[in-house]
Amino acid sequence: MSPPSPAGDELFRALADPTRRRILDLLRERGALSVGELAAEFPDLVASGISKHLMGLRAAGLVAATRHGRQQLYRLDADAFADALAPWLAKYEPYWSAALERLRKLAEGGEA
Amino acid sequence: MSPPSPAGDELFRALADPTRRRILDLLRERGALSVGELAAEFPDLVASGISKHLMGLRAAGLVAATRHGRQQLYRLDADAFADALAPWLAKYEPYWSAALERLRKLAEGGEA
DNA sequence: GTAATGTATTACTCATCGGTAAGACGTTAG
DNA sequence: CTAACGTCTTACCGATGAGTAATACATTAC
Repeated sequence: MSPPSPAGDELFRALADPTRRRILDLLRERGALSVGELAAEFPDLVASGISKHLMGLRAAGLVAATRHGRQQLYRLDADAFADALAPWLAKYEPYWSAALERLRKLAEGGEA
Repeated sequence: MSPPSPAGDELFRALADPTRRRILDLLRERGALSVGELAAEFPDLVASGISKHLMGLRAAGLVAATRHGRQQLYRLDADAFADALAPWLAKYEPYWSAALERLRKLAEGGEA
């Protein structure tokens, strides 16, 4: 084990890059995607760059991959993601809970 | 406004560094602290290094400073912090909410 | 079999970042 | 006033990271 790196370390490092956050968003919105499909969403980025980011996310345990033919399908590892985030979230819950409530009310009002 | 940097950008960049996360934790736990008091918590770091981190956090809007004599007191800017975090949290709520619930139950059980 | 596709890997460049040291600046103490 | 203190700033160094290009490795198509 590595006591000074309580799993949140890798999580926040992974979240630090906008490309990786966008990759996570895409996987969350559209389920499992191949490297090529993901790369298509980043016109000014080369495919191997995406692959490298995916390797990083995979090392952080945030995504999982399964081979499908000659392509590799990546999906969000929801459990690992949540488990890494929850401890930190719990500490700051009093801070964000109110803001999250306000967001919910706004969404309701906008959709009513 | 800066469209490509939706406020979450600076937030996650700020959270990426363990020292800055620890600074935020200290401010959350102990209220307003001076640079010196914070620096005392980081034995293997020079005071100006802490100051630099604080400048970063201040630029990200996560902390606010007020002069008190010749020292500067830093405190968590709870509103800005929550507002920056909430939109991203909302997107992933289905993922972390279950894990957070489990944490809560564990805490209850452990404290009973 | 060979060719073409999809992904991973490596080596490289360039920018950024964390950290330090040294000095500047303002503030309180003498 | 001068001296000491607390913080900020600047310049610098070393390490890390994102990005590309080229290559290697599988897998499917022909």
